[in-house]
Amino acid sequence: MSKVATRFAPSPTGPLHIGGVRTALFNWLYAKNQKGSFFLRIEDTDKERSEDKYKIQIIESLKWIGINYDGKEYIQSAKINEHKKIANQLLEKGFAYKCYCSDEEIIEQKNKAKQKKLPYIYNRKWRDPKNLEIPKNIKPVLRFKSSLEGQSVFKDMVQGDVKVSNLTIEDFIILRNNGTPTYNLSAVVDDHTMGVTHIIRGDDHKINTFKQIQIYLAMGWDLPKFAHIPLIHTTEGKKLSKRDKSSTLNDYSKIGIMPDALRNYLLRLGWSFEDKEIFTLDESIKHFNISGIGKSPSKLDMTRILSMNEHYIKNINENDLFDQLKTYCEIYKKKIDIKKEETVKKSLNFLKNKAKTLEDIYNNAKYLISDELKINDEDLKLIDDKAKKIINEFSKNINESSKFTKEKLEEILNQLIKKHQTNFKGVGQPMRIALIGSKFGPGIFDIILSLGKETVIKRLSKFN
RNA sequence: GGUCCCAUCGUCUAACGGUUAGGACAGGUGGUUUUCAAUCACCUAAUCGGGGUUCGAUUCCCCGUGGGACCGCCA
Repeated sequence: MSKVATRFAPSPTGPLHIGGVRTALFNWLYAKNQKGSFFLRIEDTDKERSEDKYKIQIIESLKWIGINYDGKEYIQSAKINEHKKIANQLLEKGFAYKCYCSDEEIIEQKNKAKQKKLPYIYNRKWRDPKNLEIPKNIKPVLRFKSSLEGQSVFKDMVQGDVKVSNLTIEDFIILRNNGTPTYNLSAVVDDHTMGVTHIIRGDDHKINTFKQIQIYLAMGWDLPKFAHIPLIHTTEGKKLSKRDKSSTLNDYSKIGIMPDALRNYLLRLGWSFEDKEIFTLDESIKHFNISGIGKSPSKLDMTRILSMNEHYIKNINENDLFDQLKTYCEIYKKKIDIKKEETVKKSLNFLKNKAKTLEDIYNNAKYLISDELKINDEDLKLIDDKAKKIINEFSKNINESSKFTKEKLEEILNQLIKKHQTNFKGVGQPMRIALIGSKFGPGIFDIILSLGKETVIKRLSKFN
């Protein structure tokens, strides 16, 4: 048996979205699982709409989530001559023909079909040009001669047998009137020359498979195996499109979703392995199989992405977490001062307990990262005269104390609570506001300890 | 409209003819707690409808219903 080869073949006509990333992931995982190869092919034969920036975005996205392809990315437009060559061979062998229909003729056919409420299908006028006169002013397109009888069946690795009557497959165009090849031709030629053995792609390509198989057959090439995975739907239940909000990887990375978490989420969206939810990279390679792919489309669920991310935040090692946080802050927030790196890293053990995203950690850590506190008026009111008195006393006590430990702080605080006949909240809340500028945040002892004696005294001194 | 595909808790899914229909996320209740959380324990919640086949259907078949995809000289 030949070595497995898969590919991901996006067109750079818009930003790559999360559905495409999942397709890439499945292809990659399958190749890795089978110890085969995985290729990236940029399908840029539509010159009008392809843009370099999207090509870059695709490559960057795959890199971010950890999908690496074998060799260099394969640029489809560079192979146009090969595609043309095959088109001409098909013509010579009688599997294709020139069609001289004018735009007007085609439009008319479409309108008629609409009126009769019939599906439009090219009327195959030039399939048999015997009695037709070739118009001089029209450049022909090349159409594939689809078979007219019987039905086509292919065994889909996800959906099982998929059948269609051949009459419904039209004589599709393989060469435009400007001589350039179209998708179905290019894709087949490339897949064949690249040695692709398994085509795993979105369900929206299922119909194309029938056209593509005919080209393989006409050329006498070995058929690859096909697996059409159900599409990812929006919360509204529609196909995810490039225009949807929160659909590119950047939409997730900017709110502090980590690549591993998203990878794990995407893996479990439409695929399962027993009751297992969490997969390390190695585990996902080890367990991935096509039989675990479900048949029905699945909806994107942000809460679940967040909870997956939360899981990773709490379970990966803190050095790794810190590195990711550092990069995140640099790109999307404010660079963490190198002098503060150690403090933030050491505080991660409690900062992360309150976070679903890296952004949450950043917000929790703001009081450590930044020296200026913004306190809103309402919170400021909570630091009343009595609170100020306690705060000052606390400040004095810790200054005089030789120890600066949780136990000692607790002792001091408890004495003050007793002395001023208040409760923990009465002391803790104003103090938290004074130290971090918010009612909400980490535990008060964590705050004090992470800030250090000097900074604590300095910040409290503003409330003399 | 035509063709094709799909259908289990709100969501992601497990159960490849026999289970009290399982897990996870979300939701709820209670414990713990120093705010927000976190955490622990427990709970709620599903086989789209109708016919078959079978001793027995979530599972197989048919018909409805619902949802989706495709119907470009885009990919």
